[in-house]
Amino acid sequence: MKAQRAPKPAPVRGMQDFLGEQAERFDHVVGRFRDVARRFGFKPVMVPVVEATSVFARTLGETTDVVSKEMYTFPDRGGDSLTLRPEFTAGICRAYVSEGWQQFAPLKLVTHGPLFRYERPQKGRYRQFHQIDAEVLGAAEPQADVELLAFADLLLKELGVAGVTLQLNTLGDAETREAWRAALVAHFSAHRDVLSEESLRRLETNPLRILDSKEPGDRALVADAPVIDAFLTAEAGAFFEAVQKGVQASGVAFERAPRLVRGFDYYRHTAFEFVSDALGAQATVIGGGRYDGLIETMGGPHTPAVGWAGGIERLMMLCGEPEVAPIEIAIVPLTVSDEGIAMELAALLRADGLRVELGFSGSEKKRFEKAKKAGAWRLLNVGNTGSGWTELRLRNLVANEDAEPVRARILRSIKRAFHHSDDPETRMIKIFGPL
RNA sequence: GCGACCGUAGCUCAAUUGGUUAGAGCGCCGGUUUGUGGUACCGGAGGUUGCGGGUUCGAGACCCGUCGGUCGCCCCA
Repeated sequence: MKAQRAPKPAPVRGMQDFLGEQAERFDHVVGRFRDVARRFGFKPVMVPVVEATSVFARTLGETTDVVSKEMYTFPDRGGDSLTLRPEFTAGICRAYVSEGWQQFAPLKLVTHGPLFRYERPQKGRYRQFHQIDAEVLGAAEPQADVELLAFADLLLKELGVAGVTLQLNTLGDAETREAWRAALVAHFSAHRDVLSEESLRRLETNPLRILDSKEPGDRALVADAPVIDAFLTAEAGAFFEAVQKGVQASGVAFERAPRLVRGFDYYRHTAFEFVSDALGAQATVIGGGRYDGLIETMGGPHTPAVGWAGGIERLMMLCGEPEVAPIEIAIVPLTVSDEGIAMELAALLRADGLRVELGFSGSEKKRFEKAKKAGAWRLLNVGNTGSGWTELRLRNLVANEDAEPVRARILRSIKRAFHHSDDPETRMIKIFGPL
């Protein structure tokens, strides 16, 4: 009778495991991000995955979907309401306030990691997803916005992401936004009869979001809706002008998107999205903007700030296949008694910077097969001859123009090692080949 | 929260469209052959067809329910 197997565990809905190419792509996106960030002078920052619920509830806007129905919120054992972060900005601003980071302002920061939203999963959208994030805290100048846009643009180029366009807009300052908002409310209120149910609700809670509506009926109304430009104060207009000029000077292509708004309430002035047509329903790859008032509303000093976040899973789908450095040498002991010297060699070559795979499972044939599959350029066949000599056989298994320098390195490392060895046994080495 | 489609070996898929013992490739294990040691062949293990009901002489195929997945709506990176 067969033993009953426990039922197969499944991952939590909307959360995924990465292996192989997927994991390599993830690593690649983060790696390029870090590298480009350095070149722009951004420093790493780490903030907790969990915050007090109020950190997000207040800042994102009580009426936004994320806060009202998508947060992973739970009481901890002490009864405090905690929330798994649904985005980065609020947490970073909280840290800025609680840790007194204003002493370091202006701060150019990058971070990355998991975020959580209780949404229905689909292509490019998961309940645990990952973002790269860049923020400039304490800089009121439009140059900060420009630098952030140039950063994102260069990153996308280096990742080989094609078919992405930058959509740029301004949401103006508080005065602008108020005037525009009133005009929008007036416009949409006059056409209540044709507005979709969803948009009617938003008319009360968040009228800017009606501009995002995809309802065919709303689209026509949205097309006629007043554009923000007419309401821009002189200051807000000049700021946006400076951003556009700077972006152009930086060689970043963009489109003016007068109806682009942002999901969270804290945004002011610059708002932007890098949009792809290759992701199905999830078009935005990187999105962000300026949020000058946020830190103040959290009880901090008035601090102008800008930032963006990019979806790692989405970037993974768009970027070219990453190059993975192959194993340079596979060491294959022929018998159990050869494993000692094989391990010694492996330790040595690895310490010398070589990428080494040690094959010690399965039959001799299997070991060689695995060595080949690892992509090894060379194969060391380790074994003892009857005479007590240790026999090493260097073989070139893969045609590769880099093979010769690698062989030289291997031989150099081996020589050095055995020169320093006190064990006379291990000095008795014959190196065969290659070729 | 709503909608559409889909669930068959570890993975990717078949099964003449309701008919007998559910097949193949890859992967895994073993063997034979091969030796500039990425070859070829042979064999083996592995499935309560997501789960539960129903229709039928007969269900992997049809119906209902349920769970899961995918994609879309909503929203967002």
